Amino acid sequence: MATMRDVAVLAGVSTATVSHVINGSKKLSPETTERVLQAISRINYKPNTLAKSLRLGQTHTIGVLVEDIRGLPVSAIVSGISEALSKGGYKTILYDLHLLEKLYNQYEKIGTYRRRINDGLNLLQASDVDGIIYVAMHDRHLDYLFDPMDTPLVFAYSHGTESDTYVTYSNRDSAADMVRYLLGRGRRRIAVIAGHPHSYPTAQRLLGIQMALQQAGLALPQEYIRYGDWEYESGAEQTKELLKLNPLPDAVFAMNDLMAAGCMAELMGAGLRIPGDIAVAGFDNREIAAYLQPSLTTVALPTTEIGTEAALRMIDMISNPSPHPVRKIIPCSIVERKSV
Amino acid sequence: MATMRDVAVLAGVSTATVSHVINGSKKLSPETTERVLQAISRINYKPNTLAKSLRLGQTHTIGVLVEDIRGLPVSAIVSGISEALSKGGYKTILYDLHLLEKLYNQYEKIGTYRRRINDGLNLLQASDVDGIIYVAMHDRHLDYLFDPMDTPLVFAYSHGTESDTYVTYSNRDSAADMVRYLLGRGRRRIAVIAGHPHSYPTAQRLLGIQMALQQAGLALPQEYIRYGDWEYESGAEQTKELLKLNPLPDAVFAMNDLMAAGCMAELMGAGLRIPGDIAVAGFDNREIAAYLQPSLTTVALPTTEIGTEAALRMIDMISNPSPHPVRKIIPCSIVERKSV
DNA sequence: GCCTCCAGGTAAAACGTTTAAACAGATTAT
DNA sequence: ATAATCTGTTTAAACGTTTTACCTGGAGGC
Repeated sequence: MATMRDVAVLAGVSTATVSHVINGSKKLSPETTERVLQAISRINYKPNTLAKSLRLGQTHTIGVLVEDIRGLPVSAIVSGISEALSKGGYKTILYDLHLLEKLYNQYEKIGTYRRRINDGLNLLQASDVDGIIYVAMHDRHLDYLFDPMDTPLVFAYSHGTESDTYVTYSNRDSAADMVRYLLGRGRRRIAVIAGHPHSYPTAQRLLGIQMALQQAGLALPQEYIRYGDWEYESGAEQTKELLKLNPLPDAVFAMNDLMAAGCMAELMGAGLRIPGDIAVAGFDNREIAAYLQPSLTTVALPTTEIGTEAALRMIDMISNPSPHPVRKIIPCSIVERKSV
Repeated sequence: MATMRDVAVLAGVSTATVSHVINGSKKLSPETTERVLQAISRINYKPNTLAKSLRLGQTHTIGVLVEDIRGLPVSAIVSGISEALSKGGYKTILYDLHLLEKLYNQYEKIGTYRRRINDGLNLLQASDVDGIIYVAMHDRHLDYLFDPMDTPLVFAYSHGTESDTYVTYSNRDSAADMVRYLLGRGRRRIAVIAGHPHSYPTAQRLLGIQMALQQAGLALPQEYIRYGDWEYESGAEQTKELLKLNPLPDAVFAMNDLMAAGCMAELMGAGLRIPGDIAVAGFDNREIAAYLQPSLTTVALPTTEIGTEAALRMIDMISNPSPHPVRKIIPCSIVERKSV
């Protein structure tokens, strides 16, 4: 590989001069500049990033810590991050914790997660990254403090503590939006299949649902709320319970697409027509939503945008460090399909 | 940050000695070793990777080039790569080309792809990676040669030219396996909904299907082969044609899960029972396969394994360079569900 | 007593940049 | 005429490692 010294001797100048024409860090005579440029292109010189980084103390590299890259939301967020970083002249180092979704729900393993997340964080810091973006899918992991870090950190998707910089979406507002959408379509008796009763998203979304109903002068009776466990089967089971009600709800809002799918199967099994007799709405906009019969109207998370925004925040933090954490909330959208 | 010099003065030795105890590159007296180790842990010294890389000329970093990280197969492959690299002490630099799947099929844009892929390759090389793994989902992009590269390159998923190192799966064998599976379940009149007629996977899988049938003494009549375009709709359309046949097939093998889903919807719409009247098999094992009614029996690609293996090949190539390309083919598996 | 050898350790160059400080020469100010 | 200023360029140190070649003092062989 050609080095700066090679360019220098070819152009008959010092390496300092070469460096200055490359970085425009000092005014030089047009002739010298031209001579150096010629030399550079003649031997096809490319600066050595390693040496530059060593000298400058920054690598233009951002570490991205994910719990598991498989699964659409995570990869879409990473896609957004990666694109924005790339445009900003940064490289992306990916560190995957390989925590399968299935394991997320096992509370007892929390200690293990804490350790693995911290290990990942440390490993990334040791890799000389200029900053770390943590794509956290579950708030639960964030209850505790990490080892103190000297590297800038931003959270994407979930939020960390109040003193962290993060970009996320609003569980409350997006759920409220969907309820308003259902109301706008003439639905009045809206039942809910919620997620795990003690989880943060469940609580927040429930809040949003109640808010929207209240604003419309409606209530959410206790028996219209059923709790599932985010899986397909629980969607079906809870729907069985809803079917015992009289009068029947005219809409079911499931807190994820999997449970919505289970719900739809059960409803159709009972001879009801969707959306004729009863509407179904989901949350997440997973791939499956598009291919159900009928296709599922659902809340789409702004995954890519969250990634993009997180990357921009990061770049911002690096170029002008500030003690103030910035919190950004990106609105969700509703994907209208055939189930409402 | 503590430097090696700090350790040296604290232990009362030279930096050379410190380096030697860290790397075990020279025999030293137990006392000195101990003193240095103490000093290291006292000031919590961590070697500076940048300086090390600059000196040694390798970064322990592998560039992973993907066409689009969104989408399950790609992210699963990256997951495998990342895990194996991590275990081997390598870091993963992700470079995402952001080529949406939808665009893949537009032949006229090939020139653009070529350029973007080469840009990515160059950018990664400029990032001082020790090697590059290209996760190529479409053979079509690989018909041409890349700019000559000095960096080790391995292909994952698709294969490059014959002189490249790659790890992939067998379209032919996996399709044959599925046919044998169907035969084993007593199906005899197996129809096929193929992908785009001129695509490599379509041709190979068709070959495998014919092979397996032939071995069983059966033929694949021309009217049992319908060509779709990999999308849901085309699955439904081609099924309409199949329904006109007499006798009806007793199984349909669609070359991806999306077309299989379209097929199933159409069959059920026609009042047929799956798998009672007719079996349906897919290919890809996308998420949707698990949630269809009935759930879809399909061919699962060894995505994670491909990633793992590609990473191992890479590490191998780096530690002992050899002129011989290595080609590895990983078998697919059949996921048995309710549709057969 | 001299030479050789060895074990344990160090000096210093090298990797390829950036940049503060110095320098030479020309121009301008006093 | 001398000093001050400016312009364009260079010198050399610095970033934090690794590693070759050298050094020193002592043990062993003769």
